Amino acid sequence: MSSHIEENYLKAIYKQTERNKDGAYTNDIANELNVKAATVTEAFKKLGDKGLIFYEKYKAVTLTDQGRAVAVKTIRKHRLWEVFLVEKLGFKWDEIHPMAEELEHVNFEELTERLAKFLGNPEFDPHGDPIPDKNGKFAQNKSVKLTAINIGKTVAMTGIENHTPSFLQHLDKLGLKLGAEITIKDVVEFDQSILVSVNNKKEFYLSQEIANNILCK
Amino acid sequence: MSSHIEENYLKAIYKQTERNKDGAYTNDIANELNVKAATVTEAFKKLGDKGLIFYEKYKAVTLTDQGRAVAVKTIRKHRLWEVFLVEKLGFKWDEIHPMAEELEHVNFEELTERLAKFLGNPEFDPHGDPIPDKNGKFAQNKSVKLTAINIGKTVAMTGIENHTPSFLQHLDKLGLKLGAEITIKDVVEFDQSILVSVNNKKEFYLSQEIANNILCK
DNA sequence: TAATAATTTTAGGTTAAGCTAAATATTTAA
DNA sequence: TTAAATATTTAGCTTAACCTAAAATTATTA
Repeated sequence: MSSHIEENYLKAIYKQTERNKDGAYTNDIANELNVKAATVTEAFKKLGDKGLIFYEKYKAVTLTDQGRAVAVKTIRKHRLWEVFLVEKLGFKWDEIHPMAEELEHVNFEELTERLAKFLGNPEFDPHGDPIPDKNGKFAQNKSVKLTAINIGKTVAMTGIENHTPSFLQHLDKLGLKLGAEITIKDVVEFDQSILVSVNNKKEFYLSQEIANNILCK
Repeated sequence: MSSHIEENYLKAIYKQTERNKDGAYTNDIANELNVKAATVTEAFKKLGDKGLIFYEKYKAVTLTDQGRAVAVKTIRKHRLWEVFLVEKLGFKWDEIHPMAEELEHVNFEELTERLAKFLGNPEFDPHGDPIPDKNGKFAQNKSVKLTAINIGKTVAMTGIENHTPSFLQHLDKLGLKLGAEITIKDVVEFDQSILVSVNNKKEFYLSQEIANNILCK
């Protein structure tokens, strides 16, 4: 199995395991990677034989320490390249994912570490997601969803839970970027939408759907 | 044929065609890419069908305009990444080739162009090789081999014709880097080795073998 | 809890990119 | 100019990563 493909499977399993403690089911991964379930079964067997995942027929898979290490390294590379693309090359946060998706598979440890240093060893990527350090440790930022904040409170935007370009572009239009000061002015009982002000300037309503995808603290 | 592999074949054919006007023979490419001749024949057929090379059985292949464009773009990416690795990440010139060999296959035109701009649109890579611009034009530097320089002349080192780490490391040891001022003090008739002084400081003999792989003007 | 639905696995097929060995073509040299 | 050497191609095999369709298992619900 090429390391490129292996990394994609392990990363997908890692992400799925973050959402669902049980582990990752065949169909979860098939959907994530746009392949068929039968292909995933095959991959699971190989990854199991290699000691990268725990695989038992019909059960959700989980990562071994070794498998998790590969997944986390891949995430590290992905997020470091995202910082590079935004900070150094001037890309917008909705443009960088596909490029980072390729760059993350370039495997030279020295390259990754020098890139990290060049970028100032960032702890978060342009979407506010934590960048694991070279030992696989993630910075904790204890953020919560914007929907959990009470009326009257002011918080700083720290991240997002949806990374689609359309969501990111909408946030741009609203002036909602990482670090923005958001004050909860009101919650509409009817649809749970919230009235917010941003940096004490603009004021507008956010649907619950949107507020649920915004992280803050 | 994956673009990764396609680019490697086209780049190898391009390089071979630079050396030998006839074009590239099956065995040339097999050796360059460390695959067997039969594999190359197969690849030639596919590249021919795609309109990227002119292929006729038993003849040397040459690139079509389309094939050359792909090869040159790949070289552009390779050399830009090399500049990045040296100028921004602090790698040495003998360390960068394998990394650039991977990075060159990340295909996002906007990434390439922004990288170029970030680097100041360099015209030469860390080995002194010209970086084609986005239209495929190479800067000309009219360099000649050090062996072509007459006694008494002083020239600046502009490039090298051998890119192996051992050669590069040896040049480092001698203090021979791009831009070094080299004065030809003497030519030894016996073995054609030359006595040089570098930046008016050190003086030493260079074998013809080495001098032949140093470019200057 | 038995029937139905959903999920996963198995079996067998395809394609790309490699391989070896044998056949064919070209080049070199006697 | 023909024989030998070298180079290239063809034929057929292998492996990885995908696929579909059918079989097997697990989960859901009437």
